[in-house]
Amino acid sequence: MELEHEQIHKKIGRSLQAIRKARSLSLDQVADLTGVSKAMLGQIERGDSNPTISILWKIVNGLHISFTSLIEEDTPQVNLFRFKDVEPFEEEDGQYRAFLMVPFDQKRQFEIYTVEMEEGCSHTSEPHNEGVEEYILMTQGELEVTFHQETYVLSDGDAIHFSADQPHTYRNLAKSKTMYHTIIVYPAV
Amino acid sequence: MELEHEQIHKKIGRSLQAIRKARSLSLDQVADLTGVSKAMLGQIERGDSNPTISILWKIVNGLHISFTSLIEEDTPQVNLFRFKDVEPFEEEDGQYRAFLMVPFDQKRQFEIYTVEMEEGCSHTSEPHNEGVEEYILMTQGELEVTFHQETYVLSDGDAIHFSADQPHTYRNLAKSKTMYHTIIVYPAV
DNA sequence: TACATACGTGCGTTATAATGTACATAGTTC
DNA sequence: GAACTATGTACATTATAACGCACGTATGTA
Repeated sequence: MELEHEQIHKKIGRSLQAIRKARSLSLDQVADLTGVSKAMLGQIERGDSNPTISILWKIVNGLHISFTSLIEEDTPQVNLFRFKDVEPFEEEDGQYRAFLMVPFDQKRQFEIYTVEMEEGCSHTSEPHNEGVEEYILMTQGELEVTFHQETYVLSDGDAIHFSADQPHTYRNLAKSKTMYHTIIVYPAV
Repeated sequence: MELEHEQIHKKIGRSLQAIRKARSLSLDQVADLTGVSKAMLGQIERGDSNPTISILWKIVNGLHISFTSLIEEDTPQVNLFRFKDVEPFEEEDGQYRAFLMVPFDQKRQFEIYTVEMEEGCSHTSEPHNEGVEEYILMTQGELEVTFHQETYVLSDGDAIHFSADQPHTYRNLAKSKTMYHTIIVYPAV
């Protein structure tokens, strides 16, 4: 998010006004729906006031919208990522290679790697911060994932989802290279 | 969200304290990271104060977390998805097959498909709702994506990201089956 | 035309958000 | 033991959030 943190209340004001006008509601009507005073709603929309979380709570509940719809910008565009242009992170003497295909971005809240593991390779991942989750999408090969003393074997096309804030281990069970896509989702960051 | 609107600031206080303790940070350290006073952080954690959006913005940016992580409950678990157990959606006389590997979920805000396209297959996707975005991760083959009168050719391992609220067309350029993972991300509404 | 209503803004008042500082408590070191 | 440091809480102060009400403007109706 490129927005300076001092200005978030102005962004929220603009978003709130856009939503209100999209629904052809007056400040009075929104006041009735949300239980927030008309005068305060006007202040918020003009960016003249910095609302507390309880006021915003009333607004999102009254209007049936989400916090993110008040915060996020709209930036459609195309981003192309070339596998051959990406340098991998290598571990296990180069037997484990992680290519960061889609980097983390505040708006996105996740990042995507392509991972390659050579035959016999095993790799333990340190626990991520609390709330981080991981999705693995198998591309080729056979992968064993150990999580919470449980072992899961994934074949071509399989997928798995688990909390990545605990230690977990990957092992290539195939007689050749195993590949998969891994999506690391951060708690709404 | 089942929380009474009078209590949202108390829920946020509990979440903030849980995150702080999970990271073994003191109030002083969080104050340094976020630029919010130690005294205010204490008030927030104890539910003694109802913070403004600007204060919460400083906190989420300083700690690299999100609003939703301050509001939502935490339900970690493992979900395993087997390719062979998934029935595809078929189009283009069965030449285009989409397997829903990870279904949409309110908490998740995205869904994941594995798509297979036979040689010569072409497929136009209807525009999704405004704000929907799509990520394509190539598994095998060669895919042409047309978006906004622009054409992008993706090879093994490549990836692309674009707004899916406009019409877009996929075409398999390979002399055999092309496969890719597609992640459809919905705006939090 | 006058009048009524809708709408958004300005203003004064009250409660409280946010801060810096002091303090109490606990733990560590000499 | 004393001295020091870390930590969270209490308190006084200042700025402002949030409200109810009044007002100016625009629109519609008799």
